[in-house]
Amino acid sequence: MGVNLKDLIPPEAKVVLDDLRVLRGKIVVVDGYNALYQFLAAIRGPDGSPLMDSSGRITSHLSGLFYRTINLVEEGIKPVYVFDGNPPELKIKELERRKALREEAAKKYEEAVKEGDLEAARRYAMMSSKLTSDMVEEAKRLLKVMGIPWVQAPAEGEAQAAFMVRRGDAYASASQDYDSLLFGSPRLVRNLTISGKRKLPRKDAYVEVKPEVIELSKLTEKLGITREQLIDIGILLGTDYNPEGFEGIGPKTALTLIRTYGSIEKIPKGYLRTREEVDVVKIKNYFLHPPVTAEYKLEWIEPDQKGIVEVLVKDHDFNEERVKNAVERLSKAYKEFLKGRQLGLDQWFKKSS
DNA sequence: CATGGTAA
DNA sequence: TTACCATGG
Repeated sequence: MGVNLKDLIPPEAKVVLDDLRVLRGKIVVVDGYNALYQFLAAIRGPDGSPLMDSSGRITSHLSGLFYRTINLVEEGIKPVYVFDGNPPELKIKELERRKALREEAAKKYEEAVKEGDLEAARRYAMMSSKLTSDMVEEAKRLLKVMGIPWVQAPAEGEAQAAFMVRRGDAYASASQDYDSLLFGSPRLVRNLTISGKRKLPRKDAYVEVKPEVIELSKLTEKLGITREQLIDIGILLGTDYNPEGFEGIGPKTALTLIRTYGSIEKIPKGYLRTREEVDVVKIKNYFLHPPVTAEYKLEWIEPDQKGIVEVLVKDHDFNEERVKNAVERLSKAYKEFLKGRQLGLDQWFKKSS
């Protein structure tokens, strides 16, 4: 689930966007796992069943990825997806915890189906959704034919995204989670979508959700802390590497403690109670020096209509007419915004002289 | 989540 | 236009 910095973000550190035009021409690194997982959880029928092809393979994530990516390109955004590699040792326990939660939800799903409780069934189906490696491979395959670059992270995708933004290879990272800020991403985009309504869980109401950009420098400046101190606050609240956080410490207390004592190590031990031992130094060090790679090439190439039809229509039973319509939109947007604009400045000079 | 049709 | 709703695979 990631670190929850929501209640810590001052309004001044955040820009809410009425539309995505602000991001026109900008490279945005999207956390692939985060995006796919959300599509997988959300794109379902009323009973909770995901979209599937005739072989019974889930396609919800492909549908979401396909249409959302086209929308981004139509806004003139240059998306690049990053995918998780091997999880760090520090995360293993959290992954096991999530697995247990999924299995629990799967049981409750069966019960809800038996009782005919559709609403509960849908909820538990969402909670039990599992993104498999096959699903990720199909997503990469789709991006390839769409001409959209993706990067395989050695470990955490959020860390890789932060690295790419820090180097200036991209403008912002995009995820619903705040982790990339702890990994040092200078800019985080949340709610990166154009269709701005989201259903409130357990309620029959909808809220407007607008894209927002959080700037790391403004965040730390407004809070009067350093990035390392922000990491400390994250650890106090709970991260994927210590999901429970520290007992009785919420955003307010965390900020006060760090402002008062300077670092998590200097906080008197009496304040810091946990059920299990937490290696604070190790976690902090991971956020500061995660495994990342500079071996990537960001290129947006002409969408391959035949390839896209092959993946979506032939292999996964998407409607051919719908897919072709969407590819048409993609090609048009590609020509308008992306074509011929991926050359570096020096190459551009060579080309024109 | 996103599209596409229909109704206002 | 905009809002709603059923459907997508």
